[in-house]
Amino acid sequence: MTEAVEPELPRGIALAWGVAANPQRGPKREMSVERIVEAAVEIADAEGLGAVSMAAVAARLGFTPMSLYRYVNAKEDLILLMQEEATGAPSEATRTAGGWRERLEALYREQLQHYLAHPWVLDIPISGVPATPNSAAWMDAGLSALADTDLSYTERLAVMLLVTGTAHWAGTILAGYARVERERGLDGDAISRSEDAMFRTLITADAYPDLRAAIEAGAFLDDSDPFSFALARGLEGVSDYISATPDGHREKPQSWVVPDDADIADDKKFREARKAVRDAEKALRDAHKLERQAAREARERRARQRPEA
Amino acid sequence: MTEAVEPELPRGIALAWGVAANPQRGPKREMSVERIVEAAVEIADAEGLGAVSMAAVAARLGFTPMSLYRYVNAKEDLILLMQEEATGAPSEATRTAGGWRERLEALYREQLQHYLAHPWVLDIPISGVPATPNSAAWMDAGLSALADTDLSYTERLAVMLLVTGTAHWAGTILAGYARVERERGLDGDAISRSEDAMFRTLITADAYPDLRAAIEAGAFLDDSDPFSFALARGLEGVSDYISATPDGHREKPQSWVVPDDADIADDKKFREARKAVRDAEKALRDAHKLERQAAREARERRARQRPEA
DNA sequence: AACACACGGTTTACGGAATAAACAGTCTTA
DNA sequence: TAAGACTGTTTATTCCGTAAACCGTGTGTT
Repeated sequence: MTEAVEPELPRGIALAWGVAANPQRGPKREMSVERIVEAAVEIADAEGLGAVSMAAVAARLGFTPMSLYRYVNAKEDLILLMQEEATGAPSEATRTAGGWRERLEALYREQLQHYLAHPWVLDIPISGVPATPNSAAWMDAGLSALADTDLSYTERLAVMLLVTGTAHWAGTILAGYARVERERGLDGDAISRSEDAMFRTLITADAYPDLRAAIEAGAFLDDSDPFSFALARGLEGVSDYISATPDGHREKPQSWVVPDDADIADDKKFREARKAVRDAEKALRDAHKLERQAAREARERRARQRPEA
Repeated sequence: MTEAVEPELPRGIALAWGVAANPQRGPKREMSVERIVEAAVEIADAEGLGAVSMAAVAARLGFTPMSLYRYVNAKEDLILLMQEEATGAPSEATRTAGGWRERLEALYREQLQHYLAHPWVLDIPISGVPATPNSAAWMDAGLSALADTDLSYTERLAVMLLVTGTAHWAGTILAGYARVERERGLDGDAISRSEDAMFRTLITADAYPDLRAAIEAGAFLDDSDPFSFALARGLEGVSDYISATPDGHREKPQSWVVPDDADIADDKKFREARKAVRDAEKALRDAHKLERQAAREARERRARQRPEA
């Protein structure tokens, strides 16, 4: 009761916030937490979280395993610091561009990118809201995107959790495929095809009629992105939710009436609107094509600039 | 080549489908795959996936570690079978009750329940669509729920992935809290309060203004369920999506380009291209909105013209 | 200047993990 | 009855995290 200003910050968290009081006496330091974390991240990037052992990290730095314990309390702390390093902070762009939806989508994209660049982050067990500077920055960015909406703070957190969750889920699945690609030495298409083939032999039409139908329809060979689909639906739902009741009261079961389509389909205004949608879809497709091309060119340009791998 | 119906079904998967050729000759078997899996699941339930070692499982059955390898090819196979056992199959209720939305929500609830009963399932790395009977059953149930909608099979899969993803995410977070509760011996409230306290000391208003505001608002002490919120928004979005375009034609979520190295992310031309994509996406969304509005108006107009519906 | 000792890095040791390889019983089948 | 397929065991290898004791080095104090 005397000195407990801080309810004993978990040691690793203290390190992450840079509250590490560095000592003066004794020999010169040859390592640093930063270098250790850096080396560990490199190993994890290359060979996964499982390959990160104290011995491996130490070896990469040219030291003996036990020496790391002078800088890091336990492996768990090291992992936390690695996570913090790999997570990074959201770019400034996510704070400025567009409306709340664009900004959340940008956050999603960046977050997913980080997950794909450091898939091992997804293997770290989650225990509560991570209390580190960078993850706080992500949360703050998400909340700031929603600042102009009239959602409650609890709802804003829930929305942010939705975005993060989608990125996490997408990362988990995509990283899984990437791992299989690397391990089995196949490209994505080959995996899709072999998965599809396996399904075709295992999934019978009488035991799993709908799934079988999906297979027949080639749904497992489709390479469209189901995760941005999910995010789009989620944010659409949020949008509905926001505009449903501008004041505090928000309970609306809103049972869905299936519209009698034939009727509407030949409404003039509706037909025009639908044509606009189709045009917009085409524009988006073209933009995607250009984007891919630009990416390809950029990659080539970089490769030409420094030919060493 | 004589009887090889399937070219190398991964051994574990063959086991899961019960296509394991049991031998006749030799001494009577004292164990069985089922008992091994059962024991392993019990251990995992009690002490987590990390506690499941071949030695531990064998010890629980009164055998030596190596003896298990007569029944299971490798630990990986055992884990797959454990997953299959713990995942179970969706209840019959999810096939009958209500409309697609109710049924998907029921699937979510059941799935989450399984995750909470066997949290270690969430620690198993995902590599592709699991080709086991039970996970096929879940997928089939989800697809069957959407059978009456006019979504494409690809879209139905995407929706199912959304539901599963939400359950997975919810399970991950909730199981994380449960684990901390068990390890530190605190109840949920105590954890919330200590997390809140830690945040209050670490998150400053000038570094993280919005997050700080959320803390002040007590958003981290709120115990409402953000995951069913997320699911509700997602399904709402799906509902919009379904009613948005009455015919089969709709936005195809092409995978946008994830730059594989940070290098090209700051290539000027690429950035421009990506911005163009974002603009196009926004235009498409706007078009969709107008389309929906047109549909609504058209419907009203029709309703007014002939009041009997 | 002398000295104690805090500190950095090493060495050794322990318990536990997965599984390869060789082994000795046991029961079916020819 | 004999071959040999099949059982579960034993032994050994390699790698893991980290506790504990150990030196040499440099600093702060006397």
